[in-house]
Amino acid sequence: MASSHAFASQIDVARRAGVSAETVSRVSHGSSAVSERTKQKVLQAMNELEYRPNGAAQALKRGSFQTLGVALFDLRSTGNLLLLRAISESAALKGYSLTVQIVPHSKKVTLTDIYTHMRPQAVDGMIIILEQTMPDLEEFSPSPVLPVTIVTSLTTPHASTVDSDQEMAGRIATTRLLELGHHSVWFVSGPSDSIASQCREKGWRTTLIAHGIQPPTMLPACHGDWSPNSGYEAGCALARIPDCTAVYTANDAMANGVIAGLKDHGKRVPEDVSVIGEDDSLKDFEPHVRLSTISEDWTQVGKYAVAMTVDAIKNHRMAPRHELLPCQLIDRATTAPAPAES
Amino acid sequence: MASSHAFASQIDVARRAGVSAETVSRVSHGSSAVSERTKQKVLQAMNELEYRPNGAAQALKRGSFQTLGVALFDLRSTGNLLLLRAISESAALKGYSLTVQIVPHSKKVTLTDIYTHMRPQAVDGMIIILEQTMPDLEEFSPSPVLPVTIVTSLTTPHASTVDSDQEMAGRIATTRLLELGHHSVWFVSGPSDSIASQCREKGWRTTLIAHGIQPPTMLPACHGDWSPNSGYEAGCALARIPDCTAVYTANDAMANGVIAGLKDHGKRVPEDVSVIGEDDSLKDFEPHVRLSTISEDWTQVGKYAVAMTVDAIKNHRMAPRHELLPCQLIDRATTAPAPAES
DNA sequence: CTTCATTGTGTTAACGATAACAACTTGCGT
DNA sequence: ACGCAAGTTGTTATCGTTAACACAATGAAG
Repeated sequence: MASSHAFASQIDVARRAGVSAETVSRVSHGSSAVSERTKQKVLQAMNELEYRPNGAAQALKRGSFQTLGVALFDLRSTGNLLLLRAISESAALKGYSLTVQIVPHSKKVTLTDIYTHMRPQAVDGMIIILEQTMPDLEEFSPSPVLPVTIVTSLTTPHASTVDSDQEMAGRIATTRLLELGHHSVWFVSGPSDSIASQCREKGWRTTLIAHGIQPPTMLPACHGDWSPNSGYEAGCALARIPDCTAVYTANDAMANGVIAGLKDHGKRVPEDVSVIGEDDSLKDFEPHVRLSTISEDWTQVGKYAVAMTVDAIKNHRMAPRHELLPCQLIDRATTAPAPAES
Repeated sequence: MASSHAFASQIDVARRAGVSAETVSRVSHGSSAVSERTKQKVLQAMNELEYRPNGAAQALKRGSFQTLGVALFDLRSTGNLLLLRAISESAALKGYSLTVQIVPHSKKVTLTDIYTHMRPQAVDGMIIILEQTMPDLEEFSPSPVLPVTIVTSLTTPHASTVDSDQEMAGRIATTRLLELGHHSVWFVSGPSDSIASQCREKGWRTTLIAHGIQPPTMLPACHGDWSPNSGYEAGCALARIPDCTAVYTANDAMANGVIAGLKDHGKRVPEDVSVIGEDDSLKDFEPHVRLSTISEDWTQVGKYAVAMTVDAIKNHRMAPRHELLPCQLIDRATTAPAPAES
């Protein structure tokens, strides 16, 4: 007899309908051959007892949870958001639920920490959205029985990775500015431990060097922290450099700050200085966005992350894959040809 | 023998260490009396076999999943984001994991749809973050065996609810503008099916009426859709109303648009027109935010949502509770005393 | 009136972990 | 030598579900 505090089980339903548990199971799954009369009896009993199948028992029998674990560090960044949404959609399409773990990113956690924390959880595979560099990225080696896909632009020997190509972003932005006739390009970075920022910087640096240009030394003020105010400081500092006519900024929030800083020091954008940002996150907050930027295809990244994880679940002992997906320049109103020499 | 594609079970570990399964379980839990020698043997076997306890089996035995389901419609809104983070933190503190379900908000889903979709999932309780009005809000009645907390400013007879007090937000903003000497206050709404926008509008409307002021008819352009561009349209329309010296806008993105629209039509903010927004979401995208706004305490809302759900899980057949948490005016640079009569 | 497919239903035995108990060591006191 | 507690380990049964099989009942074909 089902007490008031417990769930009704299959057996309770079976008793009530005067059938066996297996028959209830068969009705639950809609499948197999059950006579119409029995089916109705069972369905009625299910309703009366508010029966819901016990997911744990099903998972135990099935041997899988149909669930992916997602670990991420912060939701404030637009990229992570869109990515989470894309992962959710793709996972749903493949019949997987999502268990989300938001890791406080102040702590000095390692990949292994995150992994061992999720290991005992009810998940069949994991996606780790990696923001900062991790000391154990090289050694990290997930067990083949619980595969992991890491979303990052770095590659690791023992786990699959996928990301929007951040280095390409740096290359595209820098190349575009050089094409416009600028003699060099200044860079405003994100936090020093941000992988995305590091890769964007590398793209910027290598492109300049490939064009035979010595990358300008980065001022202290140009080491930002993603915040618009840190961008403002950078803008103020860059305004004092007469040569500086082109800036690539590691995100749009800081780019907004850079532009404000430049303007407050008498520089016009784009007439005096061109600015390219990254992530196209302003359109939800400002009317008529003017900022030229790089847009990333997070939907695609999410799709890949889920697909790679599910593949690895179905086929353990699969070799790690590494995917980098292209991003795109959105040329708006903050980029212009270099001003004439003075 | 553990085959290459399957997880090692407790029994595999037991065999390897030459002990019984129960002993492995005891070592797993760190508890009970196990001799040091045996413990080491077991730990070694665990490592060698990469053992991880089967969450499904544990949940089945325990009778609970230690997991909360969270259903939400969109992650783009700042509120939902902060809320999800707060829920995640509170849940972790109480030993619960989170299964997140992002419901495509284009569809005409009902609360019952969401509930029945999550019912068979491996969750002990649910939190539904409700954005839009739902046709079945009145009738919706979750089973006591799977309690639900709905995050919404509306109340329902059969389920617990909690939210930041949206009506209060409308009252605070409107009251502040009236205190500054404005004769009336105009409102720019969000989408018509948004519960938050409806409540904010109600707070605005009742406050005006309480001061003996007939709320101005809402222009078609003042029915926005949260986007800054829709706010811009509203700003353009309001600029043509000479009486209009104070505007309360249902979110900050639209407020940004309203200000741009007003300025483009020769109105100064705040000298000619005062503007108050809502949600304080701009500080991550703009340096030196000037917009006066209402800030909501999502951390607190999340804490309540988790606490209420967990309480209901521990004590089924608990009466539904309804909580509304206070919000706060942040008075910055877009509010000023009403201009002198012309 | 058998024989044999067909259809519907019940029975058994797992899945992996663990509470509750039983059983076996020790070491100590008498 | 005996009894008894304390410490350690093994056994059994169970959580809810379902695959695989066993078994009835029915009807059609020979």
